[in-house]
Amino acid sequence: MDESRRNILRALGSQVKRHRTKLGLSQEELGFRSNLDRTYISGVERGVRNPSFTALVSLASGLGLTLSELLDNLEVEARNIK
Amino acid sequence: MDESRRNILRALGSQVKRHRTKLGLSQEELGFRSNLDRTYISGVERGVRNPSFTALVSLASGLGLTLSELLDNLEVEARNIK
DNA sequence: ATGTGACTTATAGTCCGTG
DNA sequence: ACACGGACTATAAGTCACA
Repeated sequence: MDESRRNILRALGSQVKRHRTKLGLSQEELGFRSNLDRTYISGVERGVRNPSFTALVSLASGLGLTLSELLDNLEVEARNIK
Repeated sequence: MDESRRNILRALGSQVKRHRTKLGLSQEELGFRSNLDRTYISGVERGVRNPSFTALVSLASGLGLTLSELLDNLEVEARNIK
């Protein structure tokens, strides 16, 4: 059962999206800031991509966050997703 | 210049190793707990692997940590590595 | 108990587009 | 501005034998 895999990926995606929209950034703008393709950002936010550690670093940096800030509360969120 | 890539991967590796040894675990034992091959753990600790988000989740879980705990202070460490 | 090289299969990540 | 897909190349996953 790697339903749990999708759940945690979705939790990550919603965190990214939450932080991005809070900053008023488009996916394109975040892509630019983090040096990642816009379609890739889209995939991460939808939980269909499993970013590498370095991609996470880029994302956090594009959002002006530390990694632990970006990933904080993640397991909680993952648990709340059915 | 992706010297910085290797630096952050090494910083991650040293975090993993630090937490692992603090628990008195061998790489083999951590591998068992996190469902990852022992040689894979070795690669992560040496900074020659760039684990995916889900692999990081497995690692953190094997260490009994949350992701943000595992990744806390990472950027600081990365900066301290030349 | 760990480091390392080599290897195959899976997927990360990009680039092109469509609605 | 975003979801989603196809096709592609680069690299991660995952494992092994051996030092």
